[in-house]
Amino acid sequence: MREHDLPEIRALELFRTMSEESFAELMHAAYLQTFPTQVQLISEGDLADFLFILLEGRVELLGSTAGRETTMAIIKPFGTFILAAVLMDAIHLMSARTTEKSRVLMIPARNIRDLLAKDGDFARAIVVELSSCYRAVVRDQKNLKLRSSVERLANRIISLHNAQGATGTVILPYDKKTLASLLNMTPENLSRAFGTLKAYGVQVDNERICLSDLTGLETLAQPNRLIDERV
Amino acid sequence: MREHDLPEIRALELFRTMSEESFAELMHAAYLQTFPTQVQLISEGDLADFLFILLEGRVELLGSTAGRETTMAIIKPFGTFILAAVLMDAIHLMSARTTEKSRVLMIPARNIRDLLAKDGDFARAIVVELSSCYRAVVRDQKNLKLRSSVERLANRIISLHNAQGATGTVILPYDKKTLASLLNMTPENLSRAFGTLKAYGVQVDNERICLSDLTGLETLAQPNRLIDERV
DNA sequence: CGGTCGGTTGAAGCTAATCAATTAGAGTGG
DNA sequence: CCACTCTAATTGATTAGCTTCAACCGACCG
Repeated sequence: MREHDLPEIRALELFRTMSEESFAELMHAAYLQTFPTQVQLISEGDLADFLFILLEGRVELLGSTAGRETTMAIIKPFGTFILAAVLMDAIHLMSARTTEKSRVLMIPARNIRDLLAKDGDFARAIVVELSSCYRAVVRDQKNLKLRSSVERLANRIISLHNAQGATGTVILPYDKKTLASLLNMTPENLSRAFGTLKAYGVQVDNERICLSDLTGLETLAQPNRLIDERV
Repeated sequence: MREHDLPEIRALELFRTMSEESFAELMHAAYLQTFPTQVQLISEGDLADFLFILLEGRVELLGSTAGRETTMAIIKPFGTFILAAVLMDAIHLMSARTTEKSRVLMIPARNIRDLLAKDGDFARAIVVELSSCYRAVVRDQKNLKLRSSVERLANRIISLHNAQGATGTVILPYDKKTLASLLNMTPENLSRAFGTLKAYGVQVDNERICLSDLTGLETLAQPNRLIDERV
């Protein structure tokens, strides 16, 4: 543990409300690790030994079955992952892999569960974190079930555009292969979907996207705050 | 509140560990209502005023956007719903509608949040409930993204078969239209998928399904405990 | 008895996946 | 520096999966 990171971790929703001693205890047990890119941090089906908190870099959560694989989510700093499995002392439903060099805080599951048992404030903080994770997956599920792939792409572009300050330009925060998997498309299909969106003022140049007809794009996408907004 | 129901409610994971007085307080504030079938209990986008606990009957959770609608889940007794929205004092991401005459316990969101703030044990119980809801949605998401519709149907049949005692016969617990929506299929597509499964020993007679080649069906379905088992 | 609803079937069309080929760029090593 | 390889991304051709529209059947209901 480098002292330097403590304030940032302390500021996370999950740890903000806990007592000074509880926090110190957790941090004492925690490991801070730096991993290169493309390292498998977690494998589906393994027991949850650690709660992970991403401090720097990027981590992909993956689901797989029958030889197929899909990207379930992309974790950015300072996101936590694998919280539910840790709390339930259960096996991982997803794998996790770094997609960049990443700095990760690993807190032994044991310590999380012990603290949960004795610190009510921590339990409440976890309730908030879990609730918002849960709602995020529900939104994602609605997105998947109710929209075509072109619509999913259009809405994702609009979301990114808003998140990046609505300047008319969007920078894709991940490569197109990953974006395709996130949106449940093949890379070929994504490429063609971008082609379809040209007619709606979407110009793609590598990871840079320019939007020249936002209202047209929104008419196609029909963004919905119950799906697309992080509320 | 009928006295008669109290022990069953008390036995729920969510309430089992709380103090006698806290429980009494909650129940005092709660309403027990009986609704006919096809009643809209909750509308997407409304604020979460109550936590719902289904005591009897059946409730469908629905998501919608742009005039489309999909079944997100079916709640059976004694399931809770809308917990995350209540906890976060947020708007509903899903609608809820009875599909049978149903008896529902409604606890004001206010009381839930108050109790969460002062009762650590209740917070812990909620953590468990939320974690398992969360993991259920993740499983469902993997199911959707990684399997074709015939595979989803085959696995659903196998799951139901196991849940009903693996007797070689399965009774569909909901009508086919609903099953189709749950599996993200059209009713026509579901009907054809049943046709496809005939070759795997699946005989359908209304809501009764007979399985004569379970191993064949499982070879097709490739059930996966990280998707299909309620762990 | 006509009407409605759930379910099935057929035909046609659309969406998306697959397979194959090509290009462009990044990284490697002689 | 230039071949060489590797990978991401795109494009075309084809096929598979799924939806849509339409017709139809049978059960249930007023």
